[in-house]
Amino acid sequence: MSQYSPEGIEDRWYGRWEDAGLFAPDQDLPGEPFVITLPPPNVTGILHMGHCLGNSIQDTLIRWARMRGQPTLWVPGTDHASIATEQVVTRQMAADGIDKREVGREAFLERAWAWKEKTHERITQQIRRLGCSLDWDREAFTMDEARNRAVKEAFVRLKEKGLIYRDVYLVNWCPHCLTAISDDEVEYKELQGHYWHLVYPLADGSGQVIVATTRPETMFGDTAVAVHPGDPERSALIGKMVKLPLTDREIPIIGDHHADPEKGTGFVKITPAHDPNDFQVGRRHDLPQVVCMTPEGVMNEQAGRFAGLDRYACREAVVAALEEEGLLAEVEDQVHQVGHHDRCGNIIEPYLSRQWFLRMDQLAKPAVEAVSGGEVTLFPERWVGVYNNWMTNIRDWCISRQLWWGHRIPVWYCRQCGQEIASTETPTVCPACGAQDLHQDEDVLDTWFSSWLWTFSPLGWPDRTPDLEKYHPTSVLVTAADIIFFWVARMIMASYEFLGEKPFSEVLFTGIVRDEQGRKMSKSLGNSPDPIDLIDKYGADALRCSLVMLTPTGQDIFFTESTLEVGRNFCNKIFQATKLVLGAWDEAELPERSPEPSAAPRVLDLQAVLAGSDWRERPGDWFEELWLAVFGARPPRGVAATDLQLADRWILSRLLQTVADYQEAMGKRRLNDAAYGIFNFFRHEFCDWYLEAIKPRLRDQGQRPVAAQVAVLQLGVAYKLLHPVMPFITEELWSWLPPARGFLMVSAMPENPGPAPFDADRERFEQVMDIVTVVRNLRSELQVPPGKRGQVVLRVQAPEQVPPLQEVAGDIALLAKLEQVQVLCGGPDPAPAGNGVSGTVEIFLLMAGLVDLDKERTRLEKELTRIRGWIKGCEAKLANEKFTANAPAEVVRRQEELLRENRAQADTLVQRLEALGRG
RNA sequence: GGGCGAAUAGUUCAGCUGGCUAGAGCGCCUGCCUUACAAGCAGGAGGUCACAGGUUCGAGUCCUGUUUCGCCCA
Repeated sequence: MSQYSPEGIEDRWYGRWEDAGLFAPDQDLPGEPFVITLPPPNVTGILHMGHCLGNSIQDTLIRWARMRGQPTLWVPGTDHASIATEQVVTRQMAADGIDKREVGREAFLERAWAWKEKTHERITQQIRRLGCSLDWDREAFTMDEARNRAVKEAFVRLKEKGLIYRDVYLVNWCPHCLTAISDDEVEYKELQGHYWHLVYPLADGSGQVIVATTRPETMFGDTAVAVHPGDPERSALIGKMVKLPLTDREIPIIGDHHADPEKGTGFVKITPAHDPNDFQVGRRHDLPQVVCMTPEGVMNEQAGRFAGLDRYACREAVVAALEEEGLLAEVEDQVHQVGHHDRCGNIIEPYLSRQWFLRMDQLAKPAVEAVSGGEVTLFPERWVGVYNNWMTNIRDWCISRQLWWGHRIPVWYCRQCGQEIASTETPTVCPACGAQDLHQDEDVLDTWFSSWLWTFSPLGWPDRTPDLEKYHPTSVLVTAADIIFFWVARMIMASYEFLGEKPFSEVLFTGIVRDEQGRKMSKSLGNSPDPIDLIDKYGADALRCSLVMLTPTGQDIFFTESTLEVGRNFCNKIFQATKLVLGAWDEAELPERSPEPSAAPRVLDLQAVLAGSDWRERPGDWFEELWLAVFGARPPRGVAATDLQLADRWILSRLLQTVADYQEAMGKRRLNDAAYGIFNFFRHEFCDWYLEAIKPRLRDQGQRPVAAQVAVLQLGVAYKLLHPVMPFITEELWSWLPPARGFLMVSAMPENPGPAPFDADRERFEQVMDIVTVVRNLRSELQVPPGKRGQVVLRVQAPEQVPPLQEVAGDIALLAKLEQVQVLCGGPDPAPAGNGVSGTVEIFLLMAGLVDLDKERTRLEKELTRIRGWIKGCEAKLANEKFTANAPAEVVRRQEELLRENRAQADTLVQRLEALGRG
């Protein structure tokens, strides 16, 4: 096998984790539980990339918390998605030639449940393939028995508190779906339309008024014409009647401030049953409400000869008719905002109907305080403003829907006395008149009326279950910000209302995944690939890794499939590095020590673990302690102080620094930083430098054991840090590590490493890296054939610099592919040579007549110009007294050091150029 | 109309409370199949940090204004 293939590996581990019961919270662990309830995906279809992103982020947090030793619970579930599902099923039935109204409620529901079973299966399969460590035994569905109890309980409680009422009101009506929807489900889009100026003659024949409207077809519902009472000229007409054209009705002119004298003609037609503003005007003036359309958006008998026309066909016809009668004064082009149903895209019709509403102002209060008081924090913080704005302008929530798929409203009516009974149990007798002739409200509740209970309904509410006691409030909610009003805000309200506590401590808003053209990924657009296909092709780890790495916190991401190559390639890199290291692990060379009982600690506080051994005094012991902490037993081969070489100490230092950076980023929920940090460490430090540096040792029987042990430790820790993001490959490769025991998934996450050790060694190795880079650059620029192993002379001026450089000469030769590296102190130039500088070290790549002198001169001049530029910058800063006085000492010191280095480099370059000039 | 976000390399984006010579992936150029990896390695080119002011010793970062794009609310 030459490349990593996730095939087989991923499914196998998911099954093992599940069989081992690792997805359920570990009851024995002390400490604060970490809990997430999965935002339940709709059972309308399949998951799209947005879900993948959200789920990857949640699983990353969950696995991270689990490895830190917290009792961890992630509750799965799906959402019944009333309108969307009803649409899909209706369409499907229609395709089979079945009319939903004809077959009736029961038959429809049967079909809908069958659909739900099918999509649920597919969705959970997708989630499993993604590797999500959800506790499937606690799975919930927003419309199952237990959640239905919760919904009924919530409804009845609110009803009893007087917060739920039923009223005839102008609601947003979808003529396509034939249901009311809430304000939040209306999407406003700009449409090119017209302002039609209609002539309404005065009834007494003394003149006319002109009203401007964007919706002339609603004129059949007009019950007044309004003018601003303060309008100096027009208000004189208040009280007069006008003839409503195309009808035989007369309507009054009224004074109302809704009419804007500056806008249109100053007169505005009032259609209380078809316009929200007019509805208010109508209430103020007690105007009749004339409905001129059917629920389907077709004109009714009020429209006279236009009855039976669709609202838009009627618009054309009315305009034509008015024009014919000379009652069309003017037509203006007008761009206006038109409400569309977010689910089906049809244009909303404000429609007068009897609906159930929830009074929101009281509920909003504690929810606002929770966020402003810091009980609930939102990431990124800017959403707080959006949240507050909505909360403070909150309007009552229309919660009834004229649908069948959903929670039926738990209200019954008595046919005898009209009594209204709200109850969690199905009543049989009317409590008012004793009659047994009851029927249940036909409507269902808005889906969000069940979703807003989602942090506690899956935990057993309204019962006070042990789960509810232990795991609520939950820890974090991860969701895209486009449902901040629909869901996040309402969940906060519900939790305070029903439990008196917050639903979660944090909300982490992810970006929205868009396609290359910037469109939101959605099922209806069909622009999201099926995640299963991507997982088949790239592996779940690659998908997760790419998504998490490339998602800036809360910023939208543009997704293209090629993005996944980053993750896939990284998986392969991890695999390859592991192969190299384990290839050098020879059990025969590593006599097993007496096994120590492994207590399998769930918490790995590095500072505590390493407190007893000083890396300065006894680095070998320090290493063994670290190994013990990571693997649970001592390394097979003891490590003496002198065994750890410079590269080892450097990579150990970098490893612990990486742990520190990683944990900090995770704590701040900057998952992309955390992922990038470990990615860069693994790829560019561990693989590119460390593994290259120890290759000869891995081939040397004597040195192999220690080098391999250091490398295995690196792998072990790296797997731990990578596991939350890339669970499968890390679990697999962990199982390959000879010292590893048990599941990586429930092993302890290294934390609290303190300041990175071996700081001096780190700097020394970094100097090696710098010198090597300079040499590689020289080789490349001077076109030394790759096969030619060349010689380098390093020259310094201070004698004390020589021995440390001599110590690393071997490393430099290895990494820069040199035959020999010599270190000199002072003395004449070794010529001819390509020349470079690293700090105070002059580097001569011996060329033996191969150098093109002109090329070398040009190169050096370019270099010199660059360095002189920096020198100027440094000098200017340091010459500025205000800088030296005000800047932190550290900054000033660095600046001085920089200047010194650059000057030395410039001097060297000048000398080189002079030497070349002479040559 | 109000609010929010974005504008940094050809491209997708990092760059946190101002402080080393602004980074990464992809793409591009050059050279390498070097017994872990061509899904790779080494080297390189490429940036007036949208524009204009301001604060500051110092601004990609903070403030004000402008432009373009996107989103939300009305």
